[in-house]
Amino acid sequence: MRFEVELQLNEKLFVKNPQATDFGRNLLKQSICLIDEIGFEKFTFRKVAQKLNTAEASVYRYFENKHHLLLYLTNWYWEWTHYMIDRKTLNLTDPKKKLEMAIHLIANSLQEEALTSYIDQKTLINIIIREGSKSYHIHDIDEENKDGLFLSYKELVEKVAGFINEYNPKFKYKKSLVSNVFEMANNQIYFAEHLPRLTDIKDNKDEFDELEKMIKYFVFTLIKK
Amino acid sequence: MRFEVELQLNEKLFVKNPQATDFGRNLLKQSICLIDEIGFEKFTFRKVAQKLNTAEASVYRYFENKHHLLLYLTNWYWEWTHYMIDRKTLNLTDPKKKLEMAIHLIANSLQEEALTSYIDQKTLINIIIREGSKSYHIHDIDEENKDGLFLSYKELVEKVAGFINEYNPKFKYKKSLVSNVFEMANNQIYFAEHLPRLTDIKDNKDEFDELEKMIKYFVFTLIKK
DNA sequence: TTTACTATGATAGTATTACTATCTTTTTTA
DNA sequence: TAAAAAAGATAGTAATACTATCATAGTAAA
Repeated sequence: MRFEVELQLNEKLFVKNPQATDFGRNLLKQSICLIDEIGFEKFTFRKVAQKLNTAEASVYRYFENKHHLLLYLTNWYWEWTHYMIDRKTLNLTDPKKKLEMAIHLIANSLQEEALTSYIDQKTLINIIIREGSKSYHIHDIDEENKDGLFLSYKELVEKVAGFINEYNPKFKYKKSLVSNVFEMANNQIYFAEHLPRLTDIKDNKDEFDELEKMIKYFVFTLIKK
Repeated sequence: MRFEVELQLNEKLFVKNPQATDFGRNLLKQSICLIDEIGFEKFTFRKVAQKLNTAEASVYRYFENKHHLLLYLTNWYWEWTHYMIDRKTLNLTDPKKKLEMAIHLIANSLQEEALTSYIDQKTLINIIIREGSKSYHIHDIDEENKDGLFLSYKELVEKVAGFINEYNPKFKYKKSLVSNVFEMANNQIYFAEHLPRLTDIKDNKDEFDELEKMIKYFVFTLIKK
């Protein structure tokens, strides 16, 4: 039997917790698959319902709309990354080592073991890279923020910023550097694959290792004591 | 009489050049206004046509769809930034000075004089900050890239990367650093305004100056000889 | 064991979106 | 002055983004 972790996500993200039922877990699985395949703009609840051989209305019982579904997925990703960073830095004391591990997990998230059977992490990462930033680049950002829908991201950024603080408390731009590292990680991989003239990362098997190396170089050069 | 510059944009961005007619220029103006107001997702050709007291079909005579309109606006922004960088670095010889000027223009783009009467730059910048990245985070990125729809961005990044090359040719991540500076500039302002726990930039009158200072610190620390 | 509650299925319906087509009128240009 | 191009007006269609309702199957509480 497999060890399955259920990440706790903000209740305002969903109407009914999709992790709690077979239908919900299936919905997540097929949604990830379909968004990856046709892109978030073309993705509809009707289409995913067809894939699941069910009615559109059933999908609305879990998520208010597709924006909330995407937000759910990005939150899942943030919580999962946070969980992995916690787990893998627990027994480390050297701030440099902690930071290196965090960067490794941010840049090279694919390498890690799967947490659940119903979320395909490889495909989820693809979605996060291409669609992730759409979950907060929205007109109603301030209202959604009030509902706490971005808390997971904030806490994740502050966690890693804490490592920088341990390493060199005098560095002035802890949070900006960390949030930028998250954005950069996704963007540079996207550019390597689709707009290679915008990056020095080459699109090959080692792209994630190259990225990790570059981010480490950037971060440690900037925060040098 | 005002000096008006017409930026040359890729012909595949539009069906009919909106800069060439009164209707087109008005369409650009009202679209910028409306996207800023209601957000790109809620923006439709019908709504902007209503604002212009015209029919939806007329708008389709200029742009294939709203995605192409957004792409047009981001291209306009890239071309405009490129144009300003060219103009303001023309009489500079010191690579450091050139780079500083480029960063100033990227971070503090608002400060510069307007190029046209039909594009409200303050509002356009708002749109670029919130919606800009949606113009290339799309499923059909590779086909659009083949049509050259991102050439302006590539040339802009390579222009600034060229300054880094003049300053320190040994630095390994020229293009990644520059593309990251562009992304960072928009993101950090967005975070300052909406998700302040993700950044060290404070949301006040000086936010663009703070941003400029931070980016200069990042860039010159990284590319130090 | 009946009752009640919950989850899903099935169907229907509505306003809006994202277009395309066509025909007329006005404006520009040759 | 004719012809071409641009814009206006109207109509129509398939898909999207929902909401509502009613039936049914399973599960839990009285």
